[in-house]
Amino acid sequence: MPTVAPQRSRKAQIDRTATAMFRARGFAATSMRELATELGLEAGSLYSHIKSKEEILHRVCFGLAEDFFAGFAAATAQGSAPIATQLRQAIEAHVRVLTRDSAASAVFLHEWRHLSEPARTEFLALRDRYEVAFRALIQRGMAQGELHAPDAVFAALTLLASLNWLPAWYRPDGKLTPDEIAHRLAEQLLSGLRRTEEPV
Amino acid sequence: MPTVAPQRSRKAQIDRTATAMFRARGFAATSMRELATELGLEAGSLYSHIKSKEEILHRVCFGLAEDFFAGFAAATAQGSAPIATQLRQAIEAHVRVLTRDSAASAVFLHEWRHLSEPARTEFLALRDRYEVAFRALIQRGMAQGELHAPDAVFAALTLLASLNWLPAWYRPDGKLTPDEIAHRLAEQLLSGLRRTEEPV
DNA sequence: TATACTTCCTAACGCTCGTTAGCAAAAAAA
DNA sequence: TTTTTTTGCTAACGAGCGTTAGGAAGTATA
Repeated sequence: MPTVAPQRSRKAQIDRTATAMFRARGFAATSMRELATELGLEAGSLYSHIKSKEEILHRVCFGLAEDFFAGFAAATAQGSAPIATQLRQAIEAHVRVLTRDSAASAVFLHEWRHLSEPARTEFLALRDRYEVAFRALIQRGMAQGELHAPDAVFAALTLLASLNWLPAWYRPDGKLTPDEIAHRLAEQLLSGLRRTEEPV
Repeated sequence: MPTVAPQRSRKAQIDRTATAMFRARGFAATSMRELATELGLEAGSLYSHIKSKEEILHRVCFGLAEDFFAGFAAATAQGSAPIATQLRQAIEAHVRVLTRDSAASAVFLHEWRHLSEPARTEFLALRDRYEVAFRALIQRGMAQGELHAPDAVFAALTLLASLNWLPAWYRPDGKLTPDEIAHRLAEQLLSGLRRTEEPV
């Protein structure tokens, strides 16, 4: 049962299909033979295009990491803007990456553990850097009195947690557009972070 | 390399060790031979105590589901209490289950997909019921003016998302006790939900 | 035309998987 | 003591795994 195959490079098709299957069944439970069948191929044929199964996972995980960093950098480009604004833009950028390819996002969030060393450690370092960036933004907001939270570490963790649950329930054909989702999420999360009843 | 084995029934030991490995490597990537080695056994010996690999996963997933429902029921037992109080107690109960056994919780949250039918569908129905219960509580709070949120569905999703990220970073030997964590989480989440500046 | 590249095939490699059968020793119960 | 239960072993089963080698078409380039 091959799915419809648009005129994309074979390698990109493989990545795309594999990502969907990794998301649905998990990396370890997805066999190269199943992946090949889904593409209308034999298993061996895959290796004319890729080097290994893990190579696909590697590309997905590190590719998305790049996207997240790029989004955050753009959102916080003008450091003179109010922290709440930068944070809102960072949230929206994060949601945009998550919704643009929710399958890849789910793989990024859950399947990285199947990377072998040293890729696994590298990946975790990247993820940590990203988390720290969010935390630092919140801390700066707290220092300037724009944000309030009992604990910046907590705030950053719960914030990212709320966002990262999105791929679990987001459907591209749902009622809300990604931008609307991003806006609502930012609104709800910030209304818990922003100092109450003060004009920003 | 057998771990220290307290005087617990062999079956419970197997469940416990398997849960830790399922959490660390994922269900599909954990082999019965590795599990046996971790317990100081040969692979075949496991089957004197269990029927199958999936049976372990089934017990973990459905056992924890029971715990979550019991906690929620207890938290909302006195329906006359303010909704905010009930919600806070439900959050604390949820966190208590998550922290009591964070390995089992992580398996519950991420490895259920490896249940085969019909268990998988049953599990998802349970999970959905739980989510609906939270949502209903929030909706009642909104109807009574105790809570405010742009969207009850969103609120329930982000709330549970924030909580369910806990097993990813919680360490039993950390600085904060489970109760302190529960309290802080509830505080931060409710301060985003509670109508601002009104005494409850 | 000849040459190279892309794409896919068949067949097989060594290995690991979950699980079972049959047996044996130790521990508990009678 | 005898009997039963618990616990564990060895050896093997059929199946599936990721991957490779070597070849053969089709397509683009020269």
